[in-house]
Amino acid sequence: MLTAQVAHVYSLVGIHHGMTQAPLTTRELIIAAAVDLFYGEGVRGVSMDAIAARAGVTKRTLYYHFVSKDELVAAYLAARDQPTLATFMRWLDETEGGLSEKIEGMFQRVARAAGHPKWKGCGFLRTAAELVNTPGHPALKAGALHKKRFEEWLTSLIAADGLDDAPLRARQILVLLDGAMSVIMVHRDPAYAEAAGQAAAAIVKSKA
Amino acid sequence: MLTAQVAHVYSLVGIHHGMTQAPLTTRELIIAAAVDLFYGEGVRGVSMDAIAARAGVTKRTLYYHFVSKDELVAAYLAARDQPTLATFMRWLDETEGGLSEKIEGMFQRVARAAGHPKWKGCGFLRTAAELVNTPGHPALKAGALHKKRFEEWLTSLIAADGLDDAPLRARQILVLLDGAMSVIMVHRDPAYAEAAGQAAAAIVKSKA
DNA sequence: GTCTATAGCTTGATAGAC
DNA sequence: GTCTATCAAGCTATAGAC
Repeated sequence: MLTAQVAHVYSLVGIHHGMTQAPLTTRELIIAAAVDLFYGEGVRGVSMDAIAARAGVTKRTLYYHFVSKDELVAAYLAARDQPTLATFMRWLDETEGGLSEKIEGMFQRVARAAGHPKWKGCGFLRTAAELVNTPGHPALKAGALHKKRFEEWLTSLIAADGLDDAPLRARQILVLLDGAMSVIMVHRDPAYAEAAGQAAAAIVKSKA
Repeated sequence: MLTAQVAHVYSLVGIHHGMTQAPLTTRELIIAAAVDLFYGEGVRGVSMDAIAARAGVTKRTLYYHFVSKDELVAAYLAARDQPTLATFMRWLDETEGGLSEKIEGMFQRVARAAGHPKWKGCGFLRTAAELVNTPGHPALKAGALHKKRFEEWLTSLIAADGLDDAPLRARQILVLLDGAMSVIMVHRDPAYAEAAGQAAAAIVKSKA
């Protein structure tokens, strides 16, 4: 069980994606614990004590590496940025067909992922929801940056397919994706991703 | 300023929507304070002390009317259910044109509302995001019930217009609406509601 | 039904040794 | 860089008087 835990940690920080497998630094260990706990229970529901215990360090060490909890929350989202993008890129790649089929396949993969008991919605949206009353919070900036990158990736996909109005279509698909994850979080019903996927596919097909 | 505060309170609990204007009971005062603070700062970011102080009662009185904070959070969302539905119904009614124009107008009203400094996304989604790690929480049930009612309302609208596949179209529009509110919360950019509104209008126009 | 007062615990962050 | 120990403040919830 401790072995599985460690494997999970490696997966969460994206270490095994073609990188050298050096042992985790203390900082990486802390971020891995933060990713696990903040995503699982919400950033306001997790104490610095809990993070330190999960990481196997003392709070003093934790505060040596991160000046405050706010900075650690921001580091949590920054650590999830590229791995999250890579996951969606992989989901798109692994679907056969043209762009509309690939987009719809991406939504189906979201539906499947949402069935796992550990799935708890989009960590970026959930963190933004918790911290929206503190403008300027570093984690809000990290979350907004990720969503912008995601939207840019969608735009480039659509433009590469030769479609006009790529920025608008990408924006609509992003809204459908974030909406699907939000509503599934509420109802625990993956069918919303299927419905959203059909709408997204139609957006990529229309007008030409 | 205290007067404006009280007016706001009346608006939030929906007392002035054609009801008699009896003075607020203590319970209603507490719920009004909860609505204000929980929506503004998040349910985990607001203490029972803060609610009591805002309501002008002691904590002992607060716990006389609500057995726990969890129940008060659920009461907050239950209090927002009908007023929220009424607001969206009004936004739809106030837009001229056919159903697709009305739906798009509803999204434009969301965009406008999101420009107000006090707007902080969808309170139901934000509360779900905070409490998703506590399955069975009474507030999660209240939030899910509201979203179901909203979806049913959209379904009835679309069916009344003579369109086929009303449940699917309603579901897609709900996802677009919740997605728009989520992404606007992240970027503070109402343009996402415009893009989502166009997609929603297209969904109501297609196929016949 | 509302009050004053407080129990019992957890929080984010820090002091100072090594 | 990591440790033990701890602070001052905040938290949910309750005791008991009126």
